Amino acid sequence: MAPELPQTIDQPRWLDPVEMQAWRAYVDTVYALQHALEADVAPFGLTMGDYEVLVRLSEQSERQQRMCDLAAELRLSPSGLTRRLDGLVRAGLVSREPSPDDRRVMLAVLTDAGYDLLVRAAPHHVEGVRRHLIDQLDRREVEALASAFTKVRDGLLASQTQQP
Amino acid sequence: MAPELPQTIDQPRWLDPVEMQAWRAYVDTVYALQHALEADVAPFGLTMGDYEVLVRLSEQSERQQRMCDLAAELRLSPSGLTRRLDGLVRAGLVSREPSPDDRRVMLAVLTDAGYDLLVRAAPHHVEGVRRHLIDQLDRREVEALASAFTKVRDGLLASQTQQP
DNA sequence: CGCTATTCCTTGCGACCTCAACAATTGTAG
DNA sequence: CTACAATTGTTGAGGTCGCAAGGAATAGCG
Repeated sequence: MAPELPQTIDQPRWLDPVEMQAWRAYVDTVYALQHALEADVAPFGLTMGDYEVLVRLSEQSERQQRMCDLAAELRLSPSGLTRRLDGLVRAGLVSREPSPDDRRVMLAVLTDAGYDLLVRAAPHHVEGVRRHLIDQLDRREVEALASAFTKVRDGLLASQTQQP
Repeated sequence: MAPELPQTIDQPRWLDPVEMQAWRAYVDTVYALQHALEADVAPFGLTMGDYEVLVRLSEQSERQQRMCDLAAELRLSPSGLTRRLDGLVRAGLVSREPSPDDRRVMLAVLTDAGYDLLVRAAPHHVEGVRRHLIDQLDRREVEALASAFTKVRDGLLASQTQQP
């Protein structure tokens, strides 16, 4: 049985110049911004992935969270989170503890060293977000960005949870 | 010599609610949009990385390009491009040919099969960009997106080429 | 209660990327 | 012309991630 390719689209609605400029600027910005933010946390020995883990854990009461909940928040596969925690545990920033309530569950716990590092790194990360993105825009543009991308995100999430 | 951590930032300028909403919506949108676009080209047996290669080659005269130029355009390391081409060559979409002008150089050449596949896949990709992003916004928002992200991108590129 | 289905985490495997090292070729200075 | 430097592409090693499979524990239904 041959794989079925999508049907031909007879009249594709190509992007006009302004739409194309918006699309290209978006793609380039995403790439450059990701690398700039990685560079901002790299001096602390962190990747952005590591940083996100520390942030989520610090926001939890007791600074701990179930692996599965953490994976869902980070949009990471279970195996991906397991291996990312391996590195953070090795660095002493997070520790693993079995949950007393459910013996299937492992809790990721932010250590004091992890919290201290986050406290030092966070201002630099926020400063980077400001310098690279927010401060490049005036107030009206920031509001437009928030409004527009909230719409786009909600549309994307709706189409994802609907189809499968 | 111990690694020097960045100096402490005394008064970080945290994000206000609107800025935070803009930032979170941006991050979520980037993640969801990337996966949605991957899904749009996956039925053709392509990743977005593969698709980008086909697009760049199709835009060149003779549908061919030097590896190093292609890598620069795709912001890919030389080794990354070598291995991506391996897959495309195996699929018969691209072929490698030594350059007649410079015997160090390998040319990536889009085959007829590669061009045909691109012609079939491109409308679906554009349709995805429209459906997921452009058509979710009104004309004013698309213009604002183009203007704002062009500024941000140029700022990022300037700070990258300046420092190192 | 007992059996099955589900949840949770880990591990093997493959895909994909970068960096460092390398060989081959070309460019350039003396 | 020769020797040294720069460019180009590939390979090996290492890192990250997702999917599929599997073992352990819990939840739910008869």
